[in-house]
Parts: sequence; C-alpha cells; structure tokens
Amino acid sequence: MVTAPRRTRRPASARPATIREVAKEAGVSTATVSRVFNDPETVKPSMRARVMKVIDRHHYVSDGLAGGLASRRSRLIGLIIPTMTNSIYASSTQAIQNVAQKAGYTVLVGISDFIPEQEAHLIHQLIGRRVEGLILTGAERPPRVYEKLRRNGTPFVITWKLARGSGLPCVSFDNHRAAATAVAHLVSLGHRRIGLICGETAVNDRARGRREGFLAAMSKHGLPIDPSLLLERKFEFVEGRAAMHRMLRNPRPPTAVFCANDIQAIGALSECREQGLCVPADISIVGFDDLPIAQYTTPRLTTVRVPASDMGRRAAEALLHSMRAGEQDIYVELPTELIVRESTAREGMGSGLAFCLPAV
Amino acid sequence: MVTAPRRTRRPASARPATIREVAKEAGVSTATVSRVFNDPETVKPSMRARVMKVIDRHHYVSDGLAGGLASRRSRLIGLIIPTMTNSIYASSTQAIQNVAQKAGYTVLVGISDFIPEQEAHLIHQLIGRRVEGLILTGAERPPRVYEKLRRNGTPFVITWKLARGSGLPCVSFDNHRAAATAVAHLVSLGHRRIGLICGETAVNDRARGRREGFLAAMSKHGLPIDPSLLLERKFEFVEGRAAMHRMLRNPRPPTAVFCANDIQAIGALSECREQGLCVPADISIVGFDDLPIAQYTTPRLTTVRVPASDMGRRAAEALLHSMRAGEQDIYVELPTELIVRESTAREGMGSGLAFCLPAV
DNA sequence: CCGATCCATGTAACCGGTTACATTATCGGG
DNA sequence: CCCGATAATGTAACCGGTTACATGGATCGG
Repeated sequence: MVTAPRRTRRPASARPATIREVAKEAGVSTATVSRVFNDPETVKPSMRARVMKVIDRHHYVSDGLAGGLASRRSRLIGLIIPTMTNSIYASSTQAIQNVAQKAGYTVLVGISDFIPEQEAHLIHQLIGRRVEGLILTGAERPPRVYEKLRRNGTPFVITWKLARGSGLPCVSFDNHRAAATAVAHLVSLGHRRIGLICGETAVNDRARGRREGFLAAMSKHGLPIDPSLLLERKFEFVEGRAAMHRMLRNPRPPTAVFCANDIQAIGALSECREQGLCVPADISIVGFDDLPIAQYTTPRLTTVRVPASDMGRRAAEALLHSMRAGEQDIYVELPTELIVRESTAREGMGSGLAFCLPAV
Repeated sequence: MVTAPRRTRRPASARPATIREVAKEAGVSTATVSRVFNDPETVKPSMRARVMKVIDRHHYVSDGLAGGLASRRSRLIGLIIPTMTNSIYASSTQAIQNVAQKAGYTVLVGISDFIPEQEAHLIHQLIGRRVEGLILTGAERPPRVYEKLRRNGTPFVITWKLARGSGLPCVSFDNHRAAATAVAHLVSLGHRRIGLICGETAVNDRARGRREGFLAAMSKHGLPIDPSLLLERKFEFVEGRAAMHRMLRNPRPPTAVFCANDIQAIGALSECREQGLCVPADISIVGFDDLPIAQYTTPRLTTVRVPASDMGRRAAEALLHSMRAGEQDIYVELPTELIVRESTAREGMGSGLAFCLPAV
C-alpha cells in the first residue's frame, strides 16, 4: 500500500503567503519587509512602494502568532466579564475596545457566566494567548489565580469592585456606598420596610458589596432587617420578576425595594404591574446601573448611575500604562450618582393616583 | 557614558517558564512535556504525574503563540459584529462562544460600529491572528475583502443575512420575508398608512433587506408608499425616539409604524407616550428582534422574533465543520416568527380606551 | 532465544516572523 | 576625490512550542 503524504497540502491559493515569499519576489530581505510594517520611516520610499506592491498583489497578511512570538509582544489585551446579557458590560467593554484599538491592541473577551472555575480557566487561557495585560471583573478569586498571573508576568487591573486594602490594582466605583445612597433615598421618602433583590453574592463580590451597603445603610438608619425581604437571584428579567412575586406574597410586603441591578428592577417593575400594583404609589423601586433602557420603562426607573464607560476607559488606560511602566499600583475610585426618576415616591401615598398604571 | 543593556529584563519571577525549563527540571524531553498537554494518553501515568508536578510548581502556561505557530492551529475563531449596544448580538455571540468553547476554541470578537472600513480592518487583523475561521455579520463588503479571505485560506460564514445566489456561505433567516410578515400583520388589522423606521441601509444590508421587505409587502398589498414615512436612523433608543417624533409631526401621520429593530421601537414607543398618544389605540407599533426587554415594555411589544441564539449556534457549528472538511458550501435558512403582543391593534379604534396610558 | 511489534520517549528541524549586528550605499565637507 | 558619518539594507540567530522520525526497551509468538 502506498502511503499518502502525511500532511495534505491545501491548494496553493489558500496557503497564506509568508514574509520570505514576499521578500524574495520584491528582491529584498525579510528584514526590509518586516520594517515596512513596523518601522516604515526607516525604509526608502521607493523601496517601500516596491514591497507594498507585492504585499497587495498577494494579499499578504503578516502572521501575528509568529510576530508575537518573535517580538514578545502579542498586542493583545484580555478582558473577562461575567455575562453579555447585561448590557451594562457592553458599555465598559465598548470603552475598553476603543482605548485598546487606539493603542494598537486587540481585545480578547472571555465570558465567565459567573462561574469561578470558568473564570479561572479563562484567565489561564488568556495568559496562554500571551495577552500583555488583563482586565478583570471583581476582585474575588483563589490566591493561586493571582499567583499564576504574577508568575507569568501578566499585569492586570480589577474593575467593578474596589479592592481596598488588598493592594490589588483596581479602577472602580464603590458598590457599598452606592447601594447605601439608594437606601438613603428611600429612607428619606419615609420608607422603613425595604426589600432587597440582588445577584448571587456567593459568586459575585459586586452583588455582595451592594448587599452589604444595603444592610449597613439599613442599620445606620435604625431600620430592622427582615431576612425574608432579602432575595438573591440570577441576572435575568424573569428572575427579578420571580423575586418580586415572592416579595409581594410576603405577609408584610415591603413598601420599597432596592434592586441591585436594572435588569432585575425592570422584571420587578413588570411583576408589580402584573399584580395590579402601582409603582411608585403602592411600592417604590430603585434600580442599579442606569442602563439606557431605564429611561424608557413605565414608570421611568429611579436608579444608581454607574460610570461604566468611564471605568472601562480609565481601566484600559491604567492597564496600558502599567504594561509600559512595569508597575502595578493602580487605585482609582469613580463616583456614582443617584438618578431619581418616577419609580420612587413618598411612602404611604396609597393607590388610585392619577398616574397609577392600570393592570393590563 | 555607559550604555544600559538593550532589553531590560523583567525580574525572573515575572518571566514565564518555558517548556524547556519544565522539561529539564522534570528530567524529560520537551516532546514529552508537549505530549502531556496534547496527547496525555501516550505518556505513562507515572511520567505524566512527574511532569505535572513541575508544571504546577512553576505555574507554567504553555505559550499559545508559539504553539499555534508550530502546529499551524491557532484554536481561535473570529467574530465580527457591528455593535454591542444592541443586545440581540449578545444572544448570538453567547451561543457562538458556547459552541466554540466546547470545541476548544477561543473567540476573538471585533466590533465594527457599522463602519465598513473598520470592518475590513478587523477582518485583516483577525486573519493576521490566524483565526481558523470567521463569523461575519451581513454579506456586503468589497470583493477585495473576500479575496483576502480566500487567499489566506480563512473559512468564514455569514450571519444575519441570507446571501442568496452569491454562493457565499451563510446561516441566517430571511430579513426580507420577516419584514413582510410584520407588514402583513398590520395590513390585516386594517392599517393602510404605515411608516418605517429602520437602520441606515447604506452601511447595513440587514436593514436594507428589511426595508425592501417592507416596500415589497406594501406594494403587494396595493398600498402607496410615502417617502416621508420612510426614516433611517442609527441603532439607539434616542434615534428611534427622534424618528417617531418626526413621524408624528407629519401632516398625515401613519396609523402604524414598523420599526426594523426593537431598540428603535422602544424609543418610538416612549415618544408616543411622551406625546400623549396611546399605543396601540392611536397608533400601532411593530418591532423586530424580540429582545428580552420587549416583554417588559408598556405596552408589551409586538415584534418579529429572530432566531439569534440558534443562528449563532448553527453558524458556529457549520464553521467548525467547514474548517475540518475544507469545503465551504453552507446555506442554512432559519425561520422567524411574528410575536403579537399589545402594541398593535385594529386601525381606527380611536383614543380614550380603558387601557390607554395617560401621558406622565 | 530471536526477530517482529509496539509502546514510551528523545532528537532536532521547523513554524514565520523580529531584530541585533554586520554590511553596504549615500552624502557632505575638506 | 577621499574620508567619516549616517542612512538603508542584509544576515542569521532567535522566540517557544510541535511533531516526524529515530531510538531503545518491553512483549510476544514461533
């Protein structure tokens, strides 16, 4: 039996051209071709033109793997976010992409789905891709992960969570304080029985920060905390809805609910409407994030605006700087802002007001 | 003056370990270490354990650039989408990520922002990263781009647009037909004066498909087309709002509007409410995409459900298959579905109905 | 007990760029 | 017209993995 050649060659047209082929055809050395890309000023215009012609003719695209390996610069930065279904991450991601692109970097995005093991795996993968820097979401992960980052010399920065005291580089706002602001707003409107709907604190230190901010604010204002009014759900509309459903079946339902993110808040809003309750007359709702959609709900959502885009931009800038400078002491705290719209009102206004929505 | 060494070395702890270091310390050859990763069954368990110990101790992470170069397999697939702010792309992206991950691939996402040059640039970049396959949005791009893909042997698949007749591989639904369905629904409710709000057809062949579907359906039903009722805007809530504002200031406003995406539809909805109009009593609105949020608007949005997640999954699967098989004839058409909710009603019902929302 | 076979491992060429350094053109001044 | 400086280009050793092939040891049937 005749053995076929081991590696079946693709048709020539589909095998990308190499720098040596280009160099040969242009009658120059590979170094010159390389310089045409990386240091165009150092090659004489006439020669540059000659090389460019060959490049264009062959649709030559320089191999980033080889280039990255040789130069020890992948021109890649990594980003890990927990989910794509919450559009708040779209804002920060967009901002990061912008900064990165301007600096000549490509962004590798990993989605962890709130699963710590998945996140650790993604970090490993991205280190393997030799990203020159990494933007992480949240600060909580096993020490071995941080150790791996350190040993592989990958600079990183944490977002969405202030990593106070830990010495970890971070660019974020204060989840704790922001949540407290929301509670303070509700208290100032006379609410005393306030519920909380938030993400799963076991796998989400941002949600935990907000929860703790909520609890701290409650006790600061001398309000009792009813554990049956503390609900944790996944980041989905339906989950927010289900949580609110539960909240309303409580023998003593709350007069206001703080939702630690807008997605759940909008689900909650919809559940109230379904139950024939008027927001804000019967019950007040505060969200968190200030998604674009928050201005378009009925009623418009009172929420905590989070500097997602700014945070992304500054995190990326800080990361690029730390990549160049080699030092990692980044600590940036960004402000949040309570946006009061229509979903919150004085406690005890009762139902039947003119602007109360009828159940459909 | 004393010259410093050219390349300042990072501290040893931050220089990632190499396979040769690991091999040496474990007392084996680099081939064995490599096999521990890529072909674990072929190395004796005792040896594997010995190597793994060294790997763990050093937090060794194999260099994907070098590996990709040597094996000619980057284990990367590329995805280009126009924007992150429309969450419909999150669904398809998520699905793609899932399939890719299961097959051992990482997804490189590029955002084109609806700018053709930007898209061409991203495609070039991704080819350069030696993605083994590429998932594109829409079919329209200069021939040189397709030529570049061909010459570099990068398989690809087009999504969000059926590339009929062009012979280009695609997995999509039919924008044209889906839009026509929406119009048919409105016509069946007695509407004759129907407006269109859609994306910018000049840079978006999906929007163009929907627009053409709209026009075709209108003339099929013998309805006149008023150019002043054909509006194109960017994909933003505010843009949909502004478009509807314009629509309503028309001397003869439409009784129904088809919005070629939900984002703009929700903006339009909000503008109607602002103007004291009742949807659907005064004016009907149909969206397109069926974003999760469409169930939570007031009124709930009638819209065309698009198989985003399915499409992403099938596109990724088809791409992986075509990467292996080396052939590129993919043509998959997925169904869409009109989801009738509350934002559409019979024409001429007039205002003042019980469930009409008062302006706030 | 020997050669064929198979399994586990080692050797080293190679992937396609980059870049330090060497070499050759170019140019201005004496 | 020659010399030294400078600009432009070439040479070839890497970068850190992979893998075809070689090698050596164990197994086994005859």
